[in-house]
Amino acid sequence: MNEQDFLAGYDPSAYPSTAITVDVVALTIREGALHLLLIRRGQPPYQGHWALPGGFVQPDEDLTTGARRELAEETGLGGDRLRRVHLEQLASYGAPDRDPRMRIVSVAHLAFAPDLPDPVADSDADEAGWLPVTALPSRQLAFDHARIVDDGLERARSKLEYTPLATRFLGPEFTIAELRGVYETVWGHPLHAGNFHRKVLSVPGFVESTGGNTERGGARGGPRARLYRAGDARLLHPALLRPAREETVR
Amino acid sequence: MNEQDFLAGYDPSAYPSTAITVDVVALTIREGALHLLLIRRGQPPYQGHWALPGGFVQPDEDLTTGARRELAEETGLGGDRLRRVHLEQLASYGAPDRDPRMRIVSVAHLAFAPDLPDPVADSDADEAGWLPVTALPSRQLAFDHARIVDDGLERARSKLEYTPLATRFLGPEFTIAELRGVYETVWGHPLHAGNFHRKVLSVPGFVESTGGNTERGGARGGPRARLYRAGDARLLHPALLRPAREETVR
DNA sequence: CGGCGTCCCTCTCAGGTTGAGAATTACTCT
DNA sequence: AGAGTAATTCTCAACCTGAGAGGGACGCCG
Repeated sequence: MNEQDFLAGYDPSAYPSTAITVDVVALTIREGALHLLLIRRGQPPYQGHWALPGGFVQPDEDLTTGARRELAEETGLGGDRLRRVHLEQLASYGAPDRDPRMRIVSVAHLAFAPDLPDPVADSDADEAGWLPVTALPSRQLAFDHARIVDDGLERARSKLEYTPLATRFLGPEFTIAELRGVYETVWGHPLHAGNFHRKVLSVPGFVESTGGNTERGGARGGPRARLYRAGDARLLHPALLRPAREETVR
Repeated sequence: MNEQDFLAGYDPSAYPSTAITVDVVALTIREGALHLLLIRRGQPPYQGHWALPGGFVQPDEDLTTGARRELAEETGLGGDRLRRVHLEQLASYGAPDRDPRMRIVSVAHLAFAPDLPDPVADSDADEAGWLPVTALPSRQLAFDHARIVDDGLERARSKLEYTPLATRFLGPEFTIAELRGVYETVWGHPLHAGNFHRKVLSVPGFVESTGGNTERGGARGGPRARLYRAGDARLLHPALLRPAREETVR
């Protein structure tokens, strides 16, 4: 039976109820470490566990709009601050038993944010905060959120290779070294500063010079660095490839 | 309130209910052209228009399971034939007005199939068939399916770069030239035969030799080709890159 | 203020990969 | 048998990458 026939002949409300939620894997970089926005649940199920921010999609809103709204609510941000956050759909999760209450399909989203202030507790008085992804209480994440986080992290690592989205973790102006720091943090290992510099400047549309310099050198010395802003490319050609790892799943 | 009490008193119908469907962008290669599985709708809305195969997710099945079931129903296939089809989640589509009847979120999937027999009309007597993707009646696809197909095609082109999934369009044994044909068909332009050959054999785990040869040379001459089967790599390192096109801003 | 260490930015060089063309050889078709 | 086709291998120049090094600007500490 397909959807058309079903709808033509049956009352939709008679069908077993299914709900749609959006969840957000929101990443940012704080103090050189990758952080994830999590909410501590104040109510069952999984009371006291950390969970991804999210909630039901409103009847009149698109999936991505819903995700952005949830992100705004949980971070307490709005306007310009939120507009600089990159948001994209990640994947949907719909195992029949993933939520003990009822059938819930979650459309997960992935967000890259510049360093944001600590979130404020929402109306349910749930605790919320940015937690470093190393040291995640992985066994204690609610529902299947550990899996969603894993998928989001892998997607983030991959996106940095072929898109300029690393700039979304930074402010409007940044140095090449700061950009390198994003890659090193997300990928989890150091990069060759000279080669990275050469590569970034050689990819058309990745960054463009503002003409300015930092006010000071680095905290421990070094010259003032040139400032750049994000270019207009949507894709990096050629891509920045992650150093080859011994992954080869066999 | 503990979790048991909470679940006992939980009323699912208190939350906005939305229907969930799975749709499948199923691709195959016939006579050197990329084909897409479509169903002609027998009832309104969009009566007479072509639509992606799909339907409601059953209460007890996972999203991907539902997609595989729909694909089996629409192609009339099962067992081994279907097991060789690659199926993955593509994206979810949930604009509030994408279906005129009610709020329906569709979790779209992407399938790569070897050449399959023509589908049989299902119980509703809707027409079904493999249509070449060039010459698609793009304005006549139902709902937002044209958009879903576009996304699926782009994903397919991209997947061929960094995964060995091109082999899923072929039988268990194939020649390098047949594999090159898959790439040329999906990417839409010819590749350098010598370079492709060198590259495929140099990527670890992409293909492995069966030791055999084709029975005959090509239809218009040429030597017998060596036969290969898919290797055990899940990812291609280094990837086969598409020839650089002019910056594609979607 | 002067010395030391840091770090931005550039350069070099060897090794690997790619794109383009071509040679070799084994076939099919007429 | 001859012409044409295509699988496979080679060559070569251009490009890209990883690794190391050096010049020079700058902060910190004594």
